[in-house]
Amino acid sequence: MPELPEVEVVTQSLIKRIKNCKINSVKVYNRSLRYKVPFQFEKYLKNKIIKNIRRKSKYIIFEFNYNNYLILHLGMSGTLHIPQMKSGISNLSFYQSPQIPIKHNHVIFNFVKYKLIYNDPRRFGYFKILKNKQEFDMYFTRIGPEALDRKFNLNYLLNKINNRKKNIKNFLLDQKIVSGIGNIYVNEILFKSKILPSKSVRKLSILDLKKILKFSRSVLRYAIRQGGSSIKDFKGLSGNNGKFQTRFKVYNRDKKYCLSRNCNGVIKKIYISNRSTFLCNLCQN
DNA sequence: CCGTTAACCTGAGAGC
DNA sequence: TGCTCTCAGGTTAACG
Repeated sequence: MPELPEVEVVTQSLIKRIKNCKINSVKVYNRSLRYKVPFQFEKYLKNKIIKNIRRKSKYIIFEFNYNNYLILHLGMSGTLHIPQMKSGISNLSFYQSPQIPIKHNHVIFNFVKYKLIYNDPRRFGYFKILKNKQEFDMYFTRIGPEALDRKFNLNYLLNKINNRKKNIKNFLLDQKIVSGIGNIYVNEILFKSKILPSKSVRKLSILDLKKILKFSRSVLRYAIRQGGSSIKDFKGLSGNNGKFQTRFKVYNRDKKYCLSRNCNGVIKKIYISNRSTFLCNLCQN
């Protein structure tokens, strides 16, 4: 499901609801996620207080005391859900359906007032426990700076490009290079930058790179303000759907008219490394 | 080292 | 209605 904006919306929702709450118990119904849920998982989390929740690229980080962390990656279809409790506390649901989809509820965290449910039909998501600052830092060496970070700048890009011949789309999707951008937003960013997704990074001008930096930030920030994208049934804390999907310029707009002013082009769908790619041949080159 | 592909899963929707 | 096929917001091991 989620790229950086959706994970940010979920994280902000969680902060409002379960920051400073104690995990009374954890129940794992299916340990076969992307990586096996470890055996000590339930025991380890029992009675831990969530001191803070934050996001790093597409990861949600639950922070406990003494530099203990729980990392959650939502994969393609992972969602979190807080069902309505008798106390009258409102629903926190990332589904449009009022019913909780029980079948793929794999992990449930029990708090005093809430249950937090992890649901994931495809099971590409996963949890990871990190027991100290060193493990934490080590873990995140796998990803590059996130797209909203100042470290993602012109010098960094020039260094990373260094004569590679990868196309710009795969380059931006490579989380080791820059993290947080996924298949929706990479299409939108390249459209705004007026650059063809298939273009080799070594052929990009300095101006191109500046546009990529600028629009990476503006598109992601705007998507966050819009509450993320709801392609299927993503919802934030307030129960509102994300609205960014109504702002798509190219994603899922195959055969529709290009929305650029004074452009008579039609959005085309192609495949790059087996992933759908949307572009306007007239605007992007 | 670099770039690409297959694989991990289930469900929704299209086409017949 | 039901079958088969393709595709989906991600990551990464394996390969040439």
